[in-house]
Formats: sequence, C-alpha cells, structure tokens
Amino acid sequence: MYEVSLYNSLTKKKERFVPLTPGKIGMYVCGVTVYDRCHLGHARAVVFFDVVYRYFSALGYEVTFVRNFTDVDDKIIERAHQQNISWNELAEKYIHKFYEDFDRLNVKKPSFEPKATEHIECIITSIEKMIARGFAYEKDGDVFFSVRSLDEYGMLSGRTVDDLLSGIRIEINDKKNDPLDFALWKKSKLNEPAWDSPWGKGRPGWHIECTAMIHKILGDEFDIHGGGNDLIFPHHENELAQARAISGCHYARYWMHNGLVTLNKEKMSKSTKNFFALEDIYNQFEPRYIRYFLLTKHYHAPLDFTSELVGDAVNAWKRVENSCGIVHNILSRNTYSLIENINHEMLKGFCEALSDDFNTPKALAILFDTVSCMNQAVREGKSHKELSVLLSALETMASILGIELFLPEQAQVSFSDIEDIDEQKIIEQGISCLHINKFSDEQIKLLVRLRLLYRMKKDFKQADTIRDVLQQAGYTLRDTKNQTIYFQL
RNA sequence: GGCGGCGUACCCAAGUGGCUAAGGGAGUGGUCUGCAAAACCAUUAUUCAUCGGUUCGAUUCCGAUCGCCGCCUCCA
Repeated sequence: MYEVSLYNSLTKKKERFVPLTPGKIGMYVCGVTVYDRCHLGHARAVVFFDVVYRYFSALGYEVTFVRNFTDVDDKIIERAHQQNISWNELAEKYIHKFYEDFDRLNVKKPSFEPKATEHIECIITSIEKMIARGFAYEKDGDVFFSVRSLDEYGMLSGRTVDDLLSGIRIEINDKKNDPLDFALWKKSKLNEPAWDSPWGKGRPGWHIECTAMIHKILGDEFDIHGGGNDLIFPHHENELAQARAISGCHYARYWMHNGLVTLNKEKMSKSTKNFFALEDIYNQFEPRYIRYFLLTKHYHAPLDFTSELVGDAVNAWKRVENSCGIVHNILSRNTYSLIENINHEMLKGFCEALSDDFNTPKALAILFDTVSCMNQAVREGKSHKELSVLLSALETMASILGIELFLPEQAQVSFSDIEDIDEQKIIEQGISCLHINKFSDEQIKLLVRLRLLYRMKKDFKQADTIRDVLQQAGYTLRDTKNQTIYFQL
C-alpha cells in the first residue's frame, strides 16, 4: 500500500497519514448551506474530497465519509420568507438541486449525509455538557460559547483571542459576555423554526451541528476533517473549541483545507455576487470538463476561473478521450475488458503523485504521459494485449479522479465493403437523403458509404460536400488510407 | 493592524540544494493525408518577481523589498 502524506492545517506541516484504526478512515467534510444554487467554488471542495474518498477507497481503506447539509440558518429563513415558502421547503428544494448538480459532476454519494435538523437532540446534549463544564452560558434563551474559557482557542487558525479582538468587526451584542463569544443556541423569534430545549424554544447555532454530528457518527476522535479554507475561521476553530469543551478530545487528527475558486482573481462567493452557478456553467461546458479543470491545480492553491482556461481544459481532456476512443475501436473487435488491479508502472507513478498530498496536477501529467505512450503504441501497431494494459491503466486513473471518458460509438466503412455493391443504387439512395434534416443511423451509414465511393473514384469535391453535411449533423469523420471511421459527438 | 498563502515560458501548471526545470493549452515548422481531422516528430524559460545572505553550488534554504490574494462578518 502507498504511504500517503497530507498537509495538515493544524500543524501547518506535511505529515505522514496514519489512520486511527488500521485500514479504516473516518472523514468529515463540511457541506453546504442549502439556501441557493451551488457555484463552482462549492464544486471544487465537493469534487476534491470526492477524489480523496475515491483514492483512499481505491487503496483499500474502508472509508466512512460524512458530508453534511446545513438546513437551518438565518439565510434559509430569510430567503424562504422572500419566496413565500416554508424554510424547510426551501432547504429541500436546494438539497434536490445539489444532487442534480453533483450527479452531473460524477460525485459519489458519501456514507452519511446528515442534516442539522435531524440531530437537534444530540446538539442539545452537547450544549448541556458545555454549560456543565463551564465553557458556555445561557442568557435569556440564547446560549453562548465563552472563548476566554478555553486556553487553546485559536490554535487552528493561528490567532489569539487578543489578535481577534484587535481586528474585530462583529456587531456588538450586549447579551454576550465577550464580543468574540459565539452562539450555540439561538432563541427563536416569531415564525422562525423552533425546537424545545432546556433554554426555551430555539434553534442551533451554525458551528455546533458539525461537532454534534461528528460526535454521533464518527466519535470523539477521527481522521480527517475537510472543507474550504474560508472555513478555518471561525467555523472550524469554533467546532474544535466546542469538541474540546465537550470532552477534551483531540477531534480531527488531520485538517485538510482546499483553496478557493476565484473569478478575476477575486474569491467566488455568493454574498458578493461574484460567482457562476454550476447549472449555468454546464450550459457552456460539459460537466466532465469542469471536473477535469477543477483538478488541474493543486487543491491547496487558489484556482482562477475563466472561460478561456476551461476551454483549454476541454481541449486537453478531449485529447485523452480521442486516444481512448481510437484504442477502444481497435480493441472492441476482440471485446476489450478492463484489467482489474492492474499493476502498471504509469499507474504506480500516478498513485505516488496522489499519495503526495493529493498532487492532482502531477497525477494528470502522468495520465497524459500514458496517453502519449498509448498513441505511440497504436502507431507502432503494438499487440492488443499491450494496448489493453495501457488502456486499463488509463481508465483506472480516470476513474480514481472520477473524470468520465466520453467514448462515442465508432463505426467504420472500408473500400472493400463497397467494392461489390451496386454503385448506381448507392448514389441514388444517398443523394435522395442528402437534404433531409435529421438522419437515421441507416441514412448516415449510406452517406458515409456514398462518400467513400466518391473518394475511391477520386471525386473529392462530392466527397467533401457529403462530409460537410454529416459534420453539420454532428458526425465527425476520420479518413485513413482505405477506410473512414465515423462517430457522433 | 494581526494571521496565512502565492509570484516558474504566450497562457495554465508541477517540481527539485547540483543531472535535459514535468505535463496541458496556444503558436510555428515537419511527417502522414487528395484535403480535413486525429496522431507523431521538432520547436517556444541559459532561467524560476527583485535585491542581498548561507553554500563549492539556490529557482529550491534564510532575510529584505515589490506585487497579488484569502481570513479576521456569512462563506466551499
């Protein structure tokens, strides 16, 4: 098994990854607050941790992967009010949208997808423990966490309480003992979602849901906690503080934070309206190209989005698809099947790259080397066995990264296929369907044959006309010496 | 102001205390082809923001400077 190293945001160092229980991994990634459509920034986090999940699974780990939905908070309430629907209707709507968007990005379903509202009981128990241990206090139906009560507060984000205080922009809330204290439980106002609690009707604060759900599903100490680096403070800092306050546990052993997606070098963010919704991007680019694009830069660094850059990504991934398509076409005659557990040098290099703190750009470079290698093998007319091995290695890499390979059904017609047929009949039939708007498979085949006939007779003008017609209809034609391969894109 | 990150070719992007500084896109020239497409070959950084220091040797380590970005309010 490969030894994996990870950059740990807690220690600010790259460390060898050793799971708490050999062979098993507990991983929690902060999901989204469901009050709007998801944008490319969300996609980066979701896709990246999907790769982490896939890779660890491919290495043979039994991964318990948890990704939550925050389905109750101020913004949901506010938005629902504007749209004149109930807050839970709004949340459901965007949860549904989330699945729609991320299914298209080929994101696997985690082991658990808890919702805040389904864990009110353990949230309340957690808050009670914090109060009992002197880390939290109740004021008029609200409960706050007292940051000064925890010595190590700030250890994740690398700040002290005094640092934070000097740059404070939090609005003054006179219920709080200290301006930095944060809400664990919010007293609900009229017409707001509310649950019974020892402190009256209310709802959970933002940070506590994660702490409580992690405690319930993964236990006090677990392996990996992930999310966007904008969550380091205050969200993850506060989660960690709560966990320590509840049980004094270590909580997450490794914290992984992905860099943000930028638009014109500025953070993509819903609140600043500086974003592209996924479903809008999908109108311009196929989702698999977006997924490829998201993995072209190391997860730790910011990733700038422009149409030009995604356009480059499209061309790059098409190169892979082209090559795989050609090899599939060669091998399908011998019914190609993926070689499982393949042990290829290239795949080894690929895994080493991913094992080194998920260096996806390096892994992709190796994937492209494999493509070159495979193209070379095709050119040199290498054996089907050799091609199968390369193709299997390539498909394994693509599947670990979760980037789909779109391989159109290819068909071919050779000179020998049309040698003994009735020329006149083909010409008549072919010309008669030349002006149809939508072709049937039979008609396409007929036209390809007709064109080949013209090619054979060196009537290239006619041949080119037919190619133009077919191209218009969405078919790509590739000629070789004595045949034509065609497929629909 | 505090904390953190980044600056590598035309663009994107890995990487390393010394061997030809990966890979992709774009461009150019060539091979193949009737053409096209795809593919292949060659080519595009004597140099890694700038200036110092450590070192036999630094793009890589240290320091300073400049520039860009993130967090310190909700955020993936």
